[in-house]
Amino acid sequence: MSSAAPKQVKPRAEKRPERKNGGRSTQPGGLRSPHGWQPHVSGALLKKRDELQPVRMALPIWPQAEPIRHALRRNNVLVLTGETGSGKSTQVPQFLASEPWCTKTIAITQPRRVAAISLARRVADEMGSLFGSQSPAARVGYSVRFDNATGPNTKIKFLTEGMLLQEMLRDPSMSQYSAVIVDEVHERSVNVDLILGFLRNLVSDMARDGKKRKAPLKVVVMSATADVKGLVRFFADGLPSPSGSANGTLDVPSTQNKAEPNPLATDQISTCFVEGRQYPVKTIYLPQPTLDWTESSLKLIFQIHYKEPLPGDILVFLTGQEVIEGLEKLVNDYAEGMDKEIPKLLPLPLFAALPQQAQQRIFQPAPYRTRKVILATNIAETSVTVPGVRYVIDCGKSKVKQFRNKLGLESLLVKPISKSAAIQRKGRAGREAPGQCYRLYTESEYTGLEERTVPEILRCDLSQAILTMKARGVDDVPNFPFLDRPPREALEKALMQLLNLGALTETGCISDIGLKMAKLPLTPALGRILIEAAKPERDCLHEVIDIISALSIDGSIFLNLVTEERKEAAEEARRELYRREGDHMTFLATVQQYAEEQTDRKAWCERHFVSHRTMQNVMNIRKQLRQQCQALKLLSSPDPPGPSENKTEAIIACLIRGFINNTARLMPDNVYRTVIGNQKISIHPSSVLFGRRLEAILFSTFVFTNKTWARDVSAVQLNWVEEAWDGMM
DNA sequence: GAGCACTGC
Repeated sequence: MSSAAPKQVKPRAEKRPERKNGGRSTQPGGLRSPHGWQPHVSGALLKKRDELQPVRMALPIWPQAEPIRHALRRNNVLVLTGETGSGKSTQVPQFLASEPWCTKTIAITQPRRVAAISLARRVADEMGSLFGSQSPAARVGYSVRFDNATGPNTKIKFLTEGMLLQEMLRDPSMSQYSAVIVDEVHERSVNVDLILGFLRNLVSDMARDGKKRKAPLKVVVMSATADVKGLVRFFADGLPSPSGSANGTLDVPSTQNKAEPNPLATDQISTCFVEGRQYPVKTIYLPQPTLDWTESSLKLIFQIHYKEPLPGDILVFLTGQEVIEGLEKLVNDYAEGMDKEIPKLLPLPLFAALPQQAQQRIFQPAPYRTRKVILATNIAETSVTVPGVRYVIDCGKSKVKQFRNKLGLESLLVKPISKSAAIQRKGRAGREAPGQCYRLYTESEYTGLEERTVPEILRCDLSQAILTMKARGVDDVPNFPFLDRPPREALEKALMQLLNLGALTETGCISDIGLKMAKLPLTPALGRILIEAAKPERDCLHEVIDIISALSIDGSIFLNLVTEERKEAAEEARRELYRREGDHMTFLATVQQYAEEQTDRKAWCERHFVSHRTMQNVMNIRKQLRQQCQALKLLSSPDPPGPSENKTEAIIACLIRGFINNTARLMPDNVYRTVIGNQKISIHPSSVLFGRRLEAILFSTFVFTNKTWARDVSAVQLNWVEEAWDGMM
């Protein structure tokens, strides 16, 4: 193993012509790093690095560098708890980069794209390295969908969880990495649960049979909350018991049914705790429970505003767009009547559906003598850090997606948050100075909250997660090491769905079709549709890719119009795009016409009341899907076909293949009922088929509010649905 | 004639 180390430090980059800094090696800036393998670093980069050094050294995690290195020399797994502001995400990879065992790349995962990119940029600065694909010499890079910024010498690679999962499908032993750092584990995305399960299997395989990898893979699990015990047990349970293992510990990978892990195995998992950097935040509860968060928030906003000096913005956590916009209006109304002596109030809404530009307003400093009031959803809990906040108002609720096994549909419900979410929200007041948190519930209500937010894997449709597992060779899904095991019915439902789609064989193994589906960035249903379209007898892959691309983006490609005038104008302008066959064919027409437009696509969008930004997104996905179809040998050429004949029937047949469960027929009383489950369902008003009475419909989305709506609808014939069922049997 | 927390490949 020791002989592997020097091999890696001979950079191929030295022999290559430099792209950006070519010819600068004679300049004083062309220095080498202490490790001697980073050629041609410019003086400016080194200056920045040296300036950042004292900042790094002041981070709470800095003194832990040596203990962390030591722990990973001894053991392969480290569970690290680091509170907000500890510096773990930027420092831990740097601590490990020059370790003797670290001959290859370090991967560090993030739940979100922005975090992966901005952390990579920061670490590059701190290391005095070029960044991404700027130069072959760059030692820090990132990989997110549509944007791979890594080079031949990338030593530290930030990537999204989804990206790492895709890599794991293609390289199960993770041979390009010396270490994998899984960050933000406490958020418990489905992807993180899968990654941890796969890593645990890898670690346990290594312990039993080291041949699968030349050098051990080091695993660091980083979390902001301290469920250290659970994570240690999770990994320890996978390790062989040195005392003879007659108790079946190896093969019953459960985190639930064992009281204590084998102490010897536990000893093989290192732990580390690092404090965060947080100002104190005072908590104030309501004396009496309330149901009217809007009114309570309004009162508190003005109470804080009158009582507390500037600066200090207010962040209000609410459930959704409607409530936010209502409160925004009320704050504006009441603020008008304020004494001129009092500073102004500026309410700013913040939710994901808000256009990017409007979201940016929260980062601009407040005008003179003005206090910002940010009215936000959960987005401000993790995804967006709002600067300048000293007061938090927390309504104690959030909207949660819940998958209902029996109905096979997901619905969005307002539910109480967990204690850990309440603590997270409160913490948002103490980032820059001591703060206050007003909870719109009583202390005893708080005491009654669940400790932790229910992990997503217990709440969602599992078909995609299980497809990923099967594609990675997990045949025994019920015995997969889940951090939290989903209920049996949820697993069975997902397995049935995959069987119906032909992703699994009758024995439950993954089929060729399933393997291809797993590699596509699509839900199983959409992936199946795409593969169906590639069949010679269907021959409509290009068309189906266009439709799927439009279905993959969130929101609509058509602009949502407010005034009656604009609505009518849009109806008129879009007439050439609308298809009587339904929304899917309408999407096809729109994507095709947009793609054909060569001169001014932006103007084309304005003429048709189509969102240009969304269409650019659609085109990105379309391009990626074409490339992937080529890689999967579904498509011989990435070029679009010539003028296409009418393929409507073939296209609809493909859609039915993936969405056979999402079909409904018109009943004698003029309501649609789903073919499976006999659920009442209505065509959503946003559909081109709204108000139409058709023999049967197929839809790609449920929206469950006060009614069950079918969105993205196509007209189908009942016998097509029946034939599809027969074909599957 | 409705209105959808948040991520991500």
